[in-house]
Amino acid sequence: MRLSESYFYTLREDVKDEDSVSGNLLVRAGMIKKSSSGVYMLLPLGLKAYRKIETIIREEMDAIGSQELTMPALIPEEVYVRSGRRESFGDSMFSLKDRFNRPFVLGPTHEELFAAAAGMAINSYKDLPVSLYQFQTKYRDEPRPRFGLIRVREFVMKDAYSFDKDLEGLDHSYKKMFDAYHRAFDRMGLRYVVVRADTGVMGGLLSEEFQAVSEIGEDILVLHEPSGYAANLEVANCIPSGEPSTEKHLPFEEMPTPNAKTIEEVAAFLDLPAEKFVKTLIYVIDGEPHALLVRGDHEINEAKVLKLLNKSEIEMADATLVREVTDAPVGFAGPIGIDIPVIMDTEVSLMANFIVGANQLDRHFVNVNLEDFKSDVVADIRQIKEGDMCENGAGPVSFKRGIEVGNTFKLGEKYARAMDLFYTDADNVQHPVIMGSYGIGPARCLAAVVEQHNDGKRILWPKEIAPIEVAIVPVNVKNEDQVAVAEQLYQELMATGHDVLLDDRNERAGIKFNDMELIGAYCRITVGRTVTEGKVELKVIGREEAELLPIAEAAERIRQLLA
RNA sequence: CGAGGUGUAGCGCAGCUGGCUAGCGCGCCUGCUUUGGGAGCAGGAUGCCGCGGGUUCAAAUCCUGUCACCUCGACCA
Repeated sequence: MRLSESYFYTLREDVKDEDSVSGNLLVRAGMIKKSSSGVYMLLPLGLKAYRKIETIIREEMDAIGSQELTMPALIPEEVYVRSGRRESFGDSMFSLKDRFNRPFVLGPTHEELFAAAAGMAINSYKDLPVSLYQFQTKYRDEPRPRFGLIRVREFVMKDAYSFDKDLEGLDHSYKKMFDAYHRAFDRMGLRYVVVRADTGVMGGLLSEEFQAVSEIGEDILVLHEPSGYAANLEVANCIPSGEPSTEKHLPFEEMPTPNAKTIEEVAAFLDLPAEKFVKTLIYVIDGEPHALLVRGDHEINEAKVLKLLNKSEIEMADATLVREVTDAPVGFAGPIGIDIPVIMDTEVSLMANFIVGANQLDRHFVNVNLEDFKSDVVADIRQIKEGDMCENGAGPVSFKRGIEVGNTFKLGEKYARAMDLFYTDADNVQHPVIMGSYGIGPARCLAAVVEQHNDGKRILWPKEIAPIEVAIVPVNVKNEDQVAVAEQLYQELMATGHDVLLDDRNERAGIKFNDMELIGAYCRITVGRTVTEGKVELKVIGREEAELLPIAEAAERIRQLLA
């Protein structure tokens, strides 16, 4: 790449539009450009880095015998109507009509078509196992695109699917894919953890997520590192913090709490810690109001509630409904005398003489005990807190945030049944094909790598995915000796297939150095005044020291460095 | 979808309560000087002031509609 003849630009200042370090740096480096909300152009230099990630993934997929194919993005809506997912995706699906007014959608994910493709080749147990994958653009109308390439509306996903005849086969396929994912993310230089995750409404058997550790991660990872425990907050179970309270139960009484609605306000008013309170939250679950009880300092885990009740939709009640079911404005709900199902968190069942809302404006009850109201279910429905005991009992958990760069999923047979994907066994009996699905977002990986490898002003690409391996910078392009040496090194390194950039622009050295650092060239050869001594300078960007090399040895030294 | 904000040159922005030929910095072009960490001097180009309608003698500025983008929230395989 000869810069004077290339599409290349950088921005000198931080961009206003980007809310993440990676988004800012990638835009400033001229690698990506926002086209519309959540949709990006991938410019030449960005594409080079992206391709390297794609290549890593493709190599690892091919190595485990998964076969690549490509599915369409434009799909008749009917395909998703039949599987029941047209409804479940709802507004997050882009939909359009053709000239005959037939409804189409832009595919948000491709299980349906993969099942169809699998069905063509799979009839007998002799046809299994099989594994397929693709890199395909997905379209999801996200309500709020964010963080540069991390949450977007149009993105390429590498999605893979395994097809096996039984659970044992699935375990084997899953393990192969899982190991391949480890190798791929390791090669990208990502710091990540694998967490157990929610299997969602699909009813799958196991879901694990590869989470790149990052402060801007949208997922909360619950970890106990010494014992290897790692779970997404959504599925991290809580264990009881102790035995039921042995405190003597007092009769409850009503207490005025003027203008105190939130737990903090009431706690401050009564001068008691939040742990002495029970929060009563009104939720609408599959259309029905429910009262959920958690300790004052705890939060509801909505995913746990759905799983517990085997429901699919949960939403906090609005102010009108709260008033309807509690007879009071928001802030004074309590379990005593309420006429809807009451679900109590396990931790509440250990408490005694606690405080709840009185279902009346500016009133709370104190010294409430379990016998003072009815509850329909007692279960773990809260979010675990940092410092709580890990469910394996090994110690207190800590939190980190993660960017979900990959997901592996044991789907089981449920999905194949829905898709009508069956095979015949040796005894001529039909069985559903056992599926697994596995996804990686390469561009999200790209962003996660930049999030993890930067110093705020420049991208410090890991060697294997740096779009430019060597930047050759002649300091003064009016100096013929420097130009000649730079040109010679450029030719030598190009000949061995390296990604070389020759900065032959008529710019000052400072501009070139800054640009090469911003885009994250892995190393830089400076061809400057030392050419008169027959030497050039080699610097790995991000490291302090530079070394002086004889011109004749430079190319070979760099090949070693990049090997 | 709810609340708030912003649309003015390639980029970042100023343009006050209604008024002159729409400005500044960076970038860009020309020339000279400079050439190892975002150079200096001189000259120059660039605007459907997001879009539509209205008020007015006069609108970037006021009113209205609309679109786009951003922030917070809701939502999210």
